[in-house]
Amino acid sequence: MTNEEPRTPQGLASRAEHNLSALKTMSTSDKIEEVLVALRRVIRATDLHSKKLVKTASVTGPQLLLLQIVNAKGDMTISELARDMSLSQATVTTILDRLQKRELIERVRSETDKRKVHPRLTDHGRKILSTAPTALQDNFVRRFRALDEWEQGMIIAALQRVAEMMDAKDIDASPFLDVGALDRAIPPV
Amino acid sequence: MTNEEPRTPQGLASRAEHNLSALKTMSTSDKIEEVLVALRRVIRATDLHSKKLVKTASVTGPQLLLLQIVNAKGDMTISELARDMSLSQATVTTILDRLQKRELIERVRSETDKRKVHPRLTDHGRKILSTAPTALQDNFVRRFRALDEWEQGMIIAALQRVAEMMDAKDIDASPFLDVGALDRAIPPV
DNA sequence: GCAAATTAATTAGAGAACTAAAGAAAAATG
DNA sequence: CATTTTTCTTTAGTTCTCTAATTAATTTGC
Repeated sequence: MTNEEPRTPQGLASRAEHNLSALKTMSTSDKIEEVLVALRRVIRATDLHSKKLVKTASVTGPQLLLLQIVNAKGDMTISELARDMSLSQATVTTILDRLQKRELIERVRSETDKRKVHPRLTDHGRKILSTAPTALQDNFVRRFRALDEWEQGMIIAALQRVAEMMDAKDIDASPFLDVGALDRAIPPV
Repeated sequence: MTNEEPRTPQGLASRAEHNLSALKTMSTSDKIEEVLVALRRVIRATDLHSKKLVKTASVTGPQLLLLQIVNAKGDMTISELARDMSLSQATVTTILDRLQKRELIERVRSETDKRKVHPRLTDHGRKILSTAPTALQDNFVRRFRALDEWEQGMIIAALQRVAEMMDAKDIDASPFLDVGALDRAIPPV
């Protein structure tokens, strides 16, 4: 422990209490600011984390994500994969090309429908994957484990709430924000 | 409201209670899984959001991030900017080149030290920025506002906790994970 | 004061990611 | 069986990102 934090239940509790008492006097817009700042920190930390990971794994972010998905979901088509990664088919094809050149995946034509291609991990690809993604969350997991039960519970509940609020379809809001255009997305976790 | 969610205090409270009661019977690794899944959802939602935003703003992610930082922090050098964005100087220079070509920023040489260059938003750049980033968080903010005070407080406290755990320097853990190599990072929030 | 070292930014060169558009092959439709 | 649709690949063009020079300005040591 280098940057020491109070790790005792008292320490955690008092921190939380501090936040709660500060909240009483906080305007809604202040609260929103707080929540957005915290979110940005979380997201930035994730990015940094994943960048570092990428270096150690010797694959890029999108490549790693692809490997993870293929590993988790088994045989799937390029289009499914593209949908899962929120990328275009063409992009997935080129990422696959590079992974194939390095022999981390291979392409298997479907027997039943010869248009379809199933990317499949090679042994080498599996090995890369097994070394990489564990490191990613290790730190966070270790710290999370050290928390009190009640705080773990609070965090789960809160994150789920936030996730809901964020990934709920924007349908209800779109009428006055929407710009048309469905979108894509990327990055590795 | 299309995917209706119970928006009443009762609805929210009962959902939270549900989570809490489920927690009692949940193993630590299950909890960790829950928390990671929720995190991934949050991050993915953010990415999708920012992708959409990027389309509407007609700038790319890194470009938008750069504009946001310059706007927020005023006169700064390229190296500061690079540090803030966790990119190399050279990368920032090329991003600036493109923004300058589109006249969203201009370069101002420092008077006191002529090696230094201060990127500055043009009116057009400010306009781009003002249309874009509001939309980004609107949905989330609207939903957040609709929550009960206690739930807003819980979410802030939890997110801050998570942010701490994530962006605390990895120093203490690195001895057995570290691969050397400082890292960089990217994306727009 | 001026040569040497340092600092700031740019340029050059190259790999990867991404998109849109067009093309090729297989399967479904009528 | 000709047409349409689906699935994947190819191509061309932009952007992002890095490392390794390069240029210019400042600071340091003597």
